[in-house]
Amino acid sequence: MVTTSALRLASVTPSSTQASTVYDRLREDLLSGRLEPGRKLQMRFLTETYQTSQTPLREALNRLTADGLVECREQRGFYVADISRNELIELTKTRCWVESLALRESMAASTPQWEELLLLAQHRLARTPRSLKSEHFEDNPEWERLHRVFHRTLIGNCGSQSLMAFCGQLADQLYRYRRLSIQRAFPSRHVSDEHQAIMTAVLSKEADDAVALLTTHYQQTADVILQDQQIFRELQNDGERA
Amino acid sequence: MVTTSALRLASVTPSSTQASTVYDRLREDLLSGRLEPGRKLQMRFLTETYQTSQTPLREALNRLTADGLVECREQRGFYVADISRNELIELTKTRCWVESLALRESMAASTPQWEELLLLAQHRLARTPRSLKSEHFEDNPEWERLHRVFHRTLIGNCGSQSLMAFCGQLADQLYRYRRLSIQRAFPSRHVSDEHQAIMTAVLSKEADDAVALLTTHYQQTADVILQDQQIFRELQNDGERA
DNA sequence: GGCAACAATAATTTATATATTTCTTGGAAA
DNA sequence: TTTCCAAGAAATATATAAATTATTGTTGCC
Repeated sequence: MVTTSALRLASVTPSSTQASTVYDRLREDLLSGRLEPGRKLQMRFLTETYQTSQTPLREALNRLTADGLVECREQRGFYVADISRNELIELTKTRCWVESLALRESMAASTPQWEELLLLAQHRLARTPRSLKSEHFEDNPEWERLHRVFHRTLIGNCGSQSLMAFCGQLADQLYRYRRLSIQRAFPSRHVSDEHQAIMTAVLSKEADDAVALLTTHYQQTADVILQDQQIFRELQNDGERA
Repeated sequence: MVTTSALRLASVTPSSTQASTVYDRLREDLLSGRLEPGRKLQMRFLTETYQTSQTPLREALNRLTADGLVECREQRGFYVADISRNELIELTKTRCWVESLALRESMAASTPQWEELLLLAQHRLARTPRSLKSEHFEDNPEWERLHRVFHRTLIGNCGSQSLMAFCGQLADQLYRYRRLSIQRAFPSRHVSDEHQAIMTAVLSKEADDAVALLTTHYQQTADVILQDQQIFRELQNDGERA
């Protein structure tokens, strides 16, 4: 019984309910940009695409609304959350504020174990190629996963689950912006050096340096996306959201 | 059948959806403690109590899970989020960090309009009795509403919707703790003086003072609740959560 | 006589309810 | 103690009801 249950969970159903499965799939499609910002999410389209019925879909859409990836207009259905320059600026500003706070607290509570985790996370990230192809950009899921682990480890010692969850939400929302303009942003920077510099500052107990490097890291990412005319081209009323 | 259903919908819920209505009612019952922490939320009980069907209920429960007031165990239904000393400490710590940040940013972006809003909020709160009865405590919903407005106004000038939403979530979760031990905490403090002191510091542009007063305000509230043996009495494993 | 605006109806779509299936859990028997 | 069966609860699917939007037709005004 233990073995069968464990096997089933491990092999057949990573997420056991239909609602969780479709949540994961929808989330991936939203983050990758396959479901483009502002698009109406019609039930008929969703049930056909994801091969499930309305009930688990509504459940997944409600969770995604809480994550800020989907917008729910009362009596008018669901929409992919829109993007705007203003939102990108605000999200980045908030992330810089909150992660600076979390990083300082992480460092204030520093332990050898945490420092070793950070060293490992940076090492693994550094030796993984960002793009699967060298001539043009092709997203490497393993790099994305390790990148996420690195940033989560940075703030992972702050001692607040809720603060980390909030940082995770901001990261998700900003990840979507990053993916939408990833091709053009590809060759211009050496993010690996930036990650290493942050880690070095943390291990040297230089909190001010670490925070400055981290915020610059996020700000530069935002600046590159903001310069991308293509993404925001279609939007007329840039800052407004209903 | 059709007519009665239409009448009920028309009279009880003029414009909103069933899901939003039951969300509001459930939220109120969770925050007030009428639905006690750890309690299993069985569908049958919920449908009978709130006179609605499973679908809008699942929708409401999913939203409340995102708010941290309900816990969802896969394939095992929904439970009222449990409470613990450790969680109270962590939530308070996080709220102090994040609201300090938000208050500093609010003050850095200060405008005469915002200062006037704050003055008004404090004035209205101060002239509203906290308890409906003077001999014993009886919750005054108007005071609670104005209290919330005051604290929201404090951080309302920070320029980040997402940061304010996060503060609101933390406030909700902590409000539940406060309500659970409100009777004993009633006579001991003069919270009105504390609010006025915070406002004075803000209007005097004394950011450090304002932040110190605000964090002390939250910390003292938590300390009073932590001393309450009754609330946490039943819990064996204090800090653990599944 | 033609064009525009408003209203009404129909179609599409969301929201709710009920029924069915699947999963978990507890109890009994081997 | 372990396994199987039954009962109950949760998750999903389908059907029904309600609401919004779009299109068409009619009427009024230019």
